[in-house]
Amino acid sequence: MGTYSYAEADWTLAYRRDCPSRTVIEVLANKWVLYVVGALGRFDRPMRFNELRRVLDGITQKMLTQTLRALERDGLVSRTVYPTTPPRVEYGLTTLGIDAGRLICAIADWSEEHAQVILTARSEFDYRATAQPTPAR
Amino acid sequence: MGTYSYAEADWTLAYRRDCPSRTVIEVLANKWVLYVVGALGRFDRPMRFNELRRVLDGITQKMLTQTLRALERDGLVSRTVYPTTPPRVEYGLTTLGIDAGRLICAIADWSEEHAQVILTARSEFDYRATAQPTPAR
DNA sequence: CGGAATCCGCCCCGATACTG
DNA sequence: CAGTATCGGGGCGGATTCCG
Repeated sequence: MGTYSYAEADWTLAYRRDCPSRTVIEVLANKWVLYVVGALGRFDRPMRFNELRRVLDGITQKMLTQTLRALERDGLVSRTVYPTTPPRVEYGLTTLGIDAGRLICAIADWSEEHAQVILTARSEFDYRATAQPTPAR
Repeated sequence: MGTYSYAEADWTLAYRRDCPSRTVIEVLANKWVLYVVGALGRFDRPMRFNELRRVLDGITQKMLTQTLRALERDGLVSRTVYPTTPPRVEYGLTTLGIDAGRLICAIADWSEEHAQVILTARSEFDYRATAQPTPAR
């Protein structure tokens, strides 16, 4: 950022529709992906299915399964099955996932720091919008 | 990350359903938000509506409008109208938006660096999935 | 140029039920 | 415990049309 080179030539890399990095960005542009990878990054250890479920308030079991599968597919999360009874399945971050987790934790931290400012801006915007659709004749 | 404190007490901050930071995270968990803020961050200057439209390959005018409004509402983007004919409207990042732009550019960079690894992992996963639904008896 | 408005299909996601 | 399967509504987002 801040370097002017992007205005010149090579910025197209990240913005063309067929750019591979778009695929990756669109993986991360998903709230449950952010929450799951974020949680695994925070706790910094493998976690079991229902443990994650309890931690991630509001996630349904379907969404958790789906999100974990997608992350496993993309090589960010590893799934380990211990064939005990009852079965024990642990989900952990891969090297790649740990890397992504750092970025995501940075986002989570930033969100926490600036949440109030943003929510205030939002309610003020909404107030201005409802207050004068037109300047009262 | 890596500090153990999150396993103890205060990790709930970011994961409870009613946590304010969740709202912010869910603003960022949107591909068009990432692309728009990313582009404004890369170019590091205010941009006009149709300029952004041309840069962000594939975005519709509706989505661009909608995304810019949402970002303005949350105080990440400022909208400036120059009442010329034809009208000239510029969108720029606020201080808050610049800050977010740094995070987002980091994500974009990371995505570009690791795109091939991830896409390879993905196709291998898909191959394994289709190859042996069951070990061929 | 910079939008607003409308129509509408698709798929995301939640709820629910069942399984090994 | 750790899932799979199915149904169904809602909303996201694309395409199109029109406007100052």
